[in-house]
Amino acid sequence: MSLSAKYDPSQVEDKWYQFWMDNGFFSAKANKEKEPYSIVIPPPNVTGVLHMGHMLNNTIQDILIRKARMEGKEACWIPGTDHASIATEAKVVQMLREKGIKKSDLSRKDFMEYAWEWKEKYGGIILEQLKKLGASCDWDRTAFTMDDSYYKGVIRVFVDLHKKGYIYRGLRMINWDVEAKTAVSNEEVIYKEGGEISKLYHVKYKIKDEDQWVTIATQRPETILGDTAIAVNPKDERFNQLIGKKALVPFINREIPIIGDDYVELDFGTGCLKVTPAHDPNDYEIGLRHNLQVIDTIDEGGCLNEKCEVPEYVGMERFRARKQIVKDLKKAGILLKDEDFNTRIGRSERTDSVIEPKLSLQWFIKMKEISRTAHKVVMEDEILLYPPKFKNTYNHWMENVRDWCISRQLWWGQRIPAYYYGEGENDFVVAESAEDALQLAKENSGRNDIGLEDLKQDEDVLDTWASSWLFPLAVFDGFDDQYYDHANGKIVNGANKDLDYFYPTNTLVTAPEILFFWVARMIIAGYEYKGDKPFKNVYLTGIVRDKLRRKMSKSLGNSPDPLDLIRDFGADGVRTGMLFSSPAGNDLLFDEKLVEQGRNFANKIWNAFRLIKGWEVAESPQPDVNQLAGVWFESRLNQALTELEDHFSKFRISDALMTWYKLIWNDFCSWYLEWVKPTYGKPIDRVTYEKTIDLLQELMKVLHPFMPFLTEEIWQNIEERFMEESLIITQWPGAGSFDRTVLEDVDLLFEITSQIRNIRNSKQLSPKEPLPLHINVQTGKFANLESSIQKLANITSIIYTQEKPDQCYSFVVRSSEFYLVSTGSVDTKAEKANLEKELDYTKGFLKVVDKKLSNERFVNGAPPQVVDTERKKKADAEAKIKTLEESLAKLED
RNA sequence: GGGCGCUUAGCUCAGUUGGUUCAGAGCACUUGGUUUACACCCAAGGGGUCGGGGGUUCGAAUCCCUCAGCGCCCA
Repeated sequence: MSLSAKYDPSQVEDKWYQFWMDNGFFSAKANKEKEPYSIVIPPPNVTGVLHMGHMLNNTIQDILIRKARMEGKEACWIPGTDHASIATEAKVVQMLREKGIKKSDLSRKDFMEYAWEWKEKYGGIILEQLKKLGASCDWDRTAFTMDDSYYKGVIRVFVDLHKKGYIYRGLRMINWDVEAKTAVSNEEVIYKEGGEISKLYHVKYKIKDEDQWVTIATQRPETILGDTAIAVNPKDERFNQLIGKKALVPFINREIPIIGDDYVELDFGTGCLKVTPAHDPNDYEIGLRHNLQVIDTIDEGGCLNEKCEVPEYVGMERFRARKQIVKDLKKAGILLKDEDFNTRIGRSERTDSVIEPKLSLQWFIKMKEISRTAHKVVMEDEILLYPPKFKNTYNHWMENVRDWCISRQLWWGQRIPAYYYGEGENDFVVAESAEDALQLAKENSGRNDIGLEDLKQDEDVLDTWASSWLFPLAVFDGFDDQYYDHANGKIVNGANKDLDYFYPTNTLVTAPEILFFWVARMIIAGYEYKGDKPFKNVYLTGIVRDKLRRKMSKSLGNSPDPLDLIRDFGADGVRTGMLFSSPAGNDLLFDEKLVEQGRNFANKIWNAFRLIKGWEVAESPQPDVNQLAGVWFESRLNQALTELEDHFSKFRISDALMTWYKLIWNDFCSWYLEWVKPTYGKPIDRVTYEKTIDLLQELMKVLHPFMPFLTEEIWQNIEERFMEESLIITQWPGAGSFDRTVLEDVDLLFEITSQIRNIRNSKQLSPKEPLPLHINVQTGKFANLESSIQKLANITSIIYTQEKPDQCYSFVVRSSEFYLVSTGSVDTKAEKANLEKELDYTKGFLKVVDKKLSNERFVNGAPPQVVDTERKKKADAEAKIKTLEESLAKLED
């Protein structure tokens, strides 16, 4: 069999993915014999296509799940997608618009049909793309947050939380997205860094029945017509005599009171604040304190309405209205000035339109009490965040947690199960079905004549996060009738085989930006319904940025297409490339160089395999050289594996990969293989060959989670395997013990070898030219290393002698003196200078050590171990100085 | 405005409770190499007064204070 000189991922990846799927290696079921290990995917939006963030995130999950699988655990990675209410509805509306259909012309039912159609067509793309990456998800368990049972679960939870008193409906100042015409949560409002430039307008209002004016400053003149007071600080001596008087609103001359309130800052603007309770959260609070009228002058599309009382403005969009009003104020001579002003404007995460604070009847979840346990468990490390610095952030959010607005004025999502049976604000009931609602409505109203047709279900749907916060429970059908206790509002323990087995899941891998949106809320729901955490560990990845530290985005065009990368560098190359530079919680600065490095690594391994595979095997005894090489590498491997496991235990996946990368490239390829490699055309002995294959197999096992395709390909090429012997399900190796003496001996060997190569390099002595080596130590001191030195450094013979040969380069390794015999003449002067330099350095070093040791406080105060070390340093340095001085003396001769 | 974090080689980062040969890795860089596994390669090498200042200590990249710069979260 001949192997191509370059590793070609395209010949390999689909083949093995299919093979793994066909044999059901990804699927997991509750199995009492095995320890469970489960991960739920952070469900990507159905609107989504694979981007670099997904690549990083899912690579990490796949590594964890594959390692667990090989460790003999029942590994279950549950994939799924999120219906993404606002984003998806926007896409569907846009698609309809392109077809010439307006959403407002459609019934809710028709719209939903279009939306489902769209979802069926595009919703699964991203999951298909994940397969290219090698993601070993249990695809049979794929979940969608609008699946029937999931939908029912979300509704069930709404009803239950309402019953428990956590959900209420209330008039509140909310963040209104005028483009999407829906409320959004605080977390969905984005404030641009450094604020935005706006104008601050100074406008004077006439005081009633007096020839006096009061000047206010405002950023939003378009809300003037909704003013219901002017406020000044009672401590402000310039203005406090105005309190109690009335002012007149420009254009319409509505009388409004001048009030005193501490909220007003003396040195901001003019010191006088116009109060518009309907359109500003702070003004709303002031309004509550002073019992002010609320006049809502802006409609849900962001246009001025008839409440503004000026016919010309009615129907005018808010920013146009601002311009017009500024113009009119100027004309009226009451606009005194305008100035540039840096303000923090909130914009909708989804539509980027400026958020309109709006008073509105919405549904809320009371957060304080229900989140108490979720707060505590993270603080007490019952759930671990990686990196732990996020504990602080989490704590801060939890301590200041605010009620969560969960209603959205959209159609795509779980419809709020509230049914109105009358005109009164409280004439509604909350129930899982219309039938239940009817029953309740009859009881509530005391009227028996109500029918289903009299019930009107709330038009709104739930915030997407109010469904995805149930993900770890709902993917196991946790809220289905047979597992759920209605009376307590709890999931019954011991009834649901899968849930009981796989929950809590082990690790959640996600981005820090959804720590509150999603992670915190899943923890809350987990304790509320299952009485237990949804996951033990939370690994927070960084953001993928370009090398200029800019976030990758479509609009900047700085993000490569992941599928192109996979095509060009192979999935394994991309996976490792992404990981080379991504410690937990740190941003990943993506550079194509990284995936190139990943591809090169794959090729390196491939060629090592090709080398081994190409050896002819002879039934001859194993040379000592090879024996030592094998013993050494086995120790190195175990040492590296210990290190790797330590990295994994701390979720330092990047470091774990680097450990193995160096082991394979440096220790295995550069040292081990060169060490045992037979001279060209000669066969290798069977023992060494088998040992080498064995070592390669161990390397492939541990590398598999990182580079699944390449490793499986090599594994299956080493020999014919049965299906059950596939690498993906092979037993993960335990870290055995390692022999420190061997490791130290071989370190010395490598040091000697490097020194010799260094001399050859700097003295223009070809590595191909065999040279003799003399050593000035007790005869046989390096007997165990001799043949290895000869092979690795191309040495003809080793002679123990005290005599310095005529033409030679000398060097000192750990106070032993070596002479590399040269074929040409040696520049004695340069040699002398070299030795003197090293002697100076060592003397300086000794001085520092001596100083330490002569300090009584050090000798008495430091731990004995540390003092011993210093004494050893001293002895070593003195020995080395002695050797160097002798060398120099010989040069003098 | 409040909170959190960061600043170590040209770049990206390690550096565990202060203490083994005067700080490590990967990449990049320099020099030399068409060795029959691999130029997607091999060998060797250079490069840091650990952001500035002060303090604690026998000893500080590591602990404390302070200044400067950067980043994130929340209002």
